[in-house]
Amino acid sequence: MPTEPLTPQEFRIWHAFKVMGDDVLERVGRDIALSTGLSGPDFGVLSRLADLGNGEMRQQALAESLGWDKSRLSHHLTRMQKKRLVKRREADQRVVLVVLTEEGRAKLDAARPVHAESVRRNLLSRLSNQQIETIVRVSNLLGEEV
Amino acid sequence: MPTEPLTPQEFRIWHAFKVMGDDVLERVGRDIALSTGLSGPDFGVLSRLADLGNGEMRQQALAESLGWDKSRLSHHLTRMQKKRLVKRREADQRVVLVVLTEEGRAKLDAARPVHAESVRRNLLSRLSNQQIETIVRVSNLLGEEV
DNA sequence: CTGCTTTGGTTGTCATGTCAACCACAGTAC
DNA sequence: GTACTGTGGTTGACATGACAACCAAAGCAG
Repeated sequence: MPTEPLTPQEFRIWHAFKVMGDDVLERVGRDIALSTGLSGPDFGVLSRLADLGNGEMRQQALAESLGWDKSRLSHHLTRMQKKRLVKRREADQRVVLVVLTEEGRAKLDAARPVHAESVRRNLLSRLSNQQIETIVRVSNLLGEEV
Repeated sequence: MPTEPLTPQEFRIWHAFKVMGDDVLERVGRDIALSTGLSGPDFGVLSRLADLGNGEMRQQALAESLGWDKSRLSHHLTRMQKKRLVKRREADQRVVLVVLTEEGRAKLDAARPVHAESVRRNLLSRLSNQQIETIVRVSNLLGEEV
């Protein structure tokens, strides 16, 4: 039995789903970048470091909390190191600690209120509680293995 | 009045929203790639070409239908040309026609049912009608200008 | 006609992501 | 001990994407 092509209706759903996050992410990212020069991913890394590790975390733990693979994080930390947002320090052999620098901390502090305001303006305030609840439920649902 | 940082609850919503599409897009992309070697963006370009232009479109029209800027499309077409999925043909001076090749058409035909099945398995069949309706509504809502 | 703006496209550069190969150490099996 | 396996991380190559500078043709104002 051949698979039927997607109906126009199905295609519209697929397309809506695909592009849903794009505009919001772009707007929030732009707000952060304009005010502090941090990119979205930079801000994500710095917040985790500060909130979960008090400014200092093992690379692997950081990667897991971001949902990134180790290679992606390694590359990104190299770029962030060049911008002096983080340092790497060897704990023992094998384990590397990622550490917030002064400059990283300062930019994070500057970016936080901008981020919060932007997320509220571009996302939270535009959705009903019902819609937000559905988003969270669907996100968790689809993140699970099949 | 300083902006309050996001509450943990708000942060969870933001994070759920940010990652919502990632797994699904990745799975569908992987299914297409495994069966035909096409990437997600490749498939998008080929489908538009076939559906909207009957295998032949002006670059600018193609870019608009994809929501891409001209530079992005130009770069991507160069890569697709190298894989012999499309050709470029000058219409008059200035205007370039993008044309499906035999190979592009064949791979598109092979990918279509895989794509349809994967979208249904990874997205449509996992959500209730209520949830789907909310997704579409939210996607349209957030795509609008502020 | 000359000059200005718009349109259609290319190109270079850089940030971001993915994938596979690799290395070093640690733990466990034997 | 040696071999196998798992964990933590780096690296290189390449695809993707954003942005700005550039170029040539077309349209239009004067």
